[in-house]
Amino acid sequence: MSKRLPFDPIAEARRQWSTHWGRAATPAMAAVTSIMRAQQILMGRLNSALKPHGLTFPRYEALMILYLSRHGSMPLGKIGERLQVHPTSVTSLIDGLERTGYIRRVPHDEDRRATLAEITDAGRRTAEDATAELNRARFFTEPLRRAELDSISEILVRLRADEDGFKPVA
Amino acid sequence: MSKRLPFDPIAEARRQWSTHWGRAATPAMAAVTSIMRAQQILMGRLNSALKPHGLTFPRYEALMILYLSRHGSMPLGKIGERLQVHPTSVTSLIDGLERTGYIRRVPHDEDRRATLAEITDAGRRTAEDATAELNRARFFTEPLRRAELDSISEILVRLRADEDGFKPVA
DNA sequence: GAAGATTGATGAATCAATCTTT
DNA sequence: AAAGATTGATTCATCAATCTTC
Repeated sequence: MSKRLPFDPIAEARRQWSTHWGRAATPAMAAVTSIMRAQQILMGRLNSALKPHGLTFPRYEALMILYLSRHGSMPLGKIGERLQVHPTSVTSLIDGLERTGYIRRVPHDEDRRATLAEITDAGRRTAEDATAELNRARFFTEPLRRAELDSISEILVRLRADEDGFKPVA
Repeated sequence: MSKRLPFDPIAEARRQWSTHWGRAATPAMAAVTSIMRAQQILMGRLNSALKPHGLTFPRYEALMILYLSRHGSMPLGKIGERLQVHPTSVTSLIDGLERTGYIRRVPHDEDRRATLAEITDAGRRTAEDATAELNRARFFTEPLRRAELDSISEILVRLRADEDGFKPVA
């Protein structure tokens, strides 16, 4: 799939877009397709690195929320809120983490509708090992530099705030 | 799912990361999670807008490659190369577009291993209608400004070039 | 009725294995 | 053997519908 390309497909699309529809929407089209492809690239690199740890990147994110939580456990609904994913996705993520033994489901003792996900000792060890590796590799963002990474975060915070309804810190 | 959040989850993760592992990898972690979430947001907005046209964004991308191609047709393998996706994904994308009648499969007349995807008249009309809408809405990138969109494209071109093996124009 | 979680559906991505043709 | 495409498997995302509990 990742065959060597003779040219930049987004640069080519940009050229055709300008020709057919003028310049107005071309920067938006290019930025959107760039983000889509960047996500795909990063997800592929991260999943490869996490596979030996028995994790995927979405599962790693869920595991880290529990690892960093005050009590090592959290209601499934709250995990979904943090990750901004559908309840169904949380169920599937937690199913996967439970199969590998990194978390276990525990009934909530006040609200019997709710379920808690609780990180296990194996989960803690894996969270630490995987994080050490991702940190060492700078989350596989090469060849981007520190300043470029910060620019990306700064620009995208407004898009996220607009959608997710929080107030950006400034 | 898109419940209003009381705080920025990535700002919170950034704070915790610095505390536990120092600052070295924090910008990379924040940028990666920002890109993941941005992709999810944009994909959601685009899919909603394209649904009345009988399209998803990945199918729209494939359809546009055919619409803008010289002969209105292209071998499946070449489409996959442009999109940088696995052959399996191309088969599934083209299956979907064929079911809606926007493209049809045509046998390649020189190489009998190959299959061409050819855009239909209905496909051309839909490509034009959908593109008019996406252009009007600036690909649903609000609230980002023109300069921010350009920054994103410029920064990510090096990541893509690194992965996809083309030479960035500069 | 609303909230929390699950099941069953579809769509898109990957990989491994297969089949035909070059 | 290599190239082009497909099928079958898994994962993650969505939505709609359901079930229990508040």
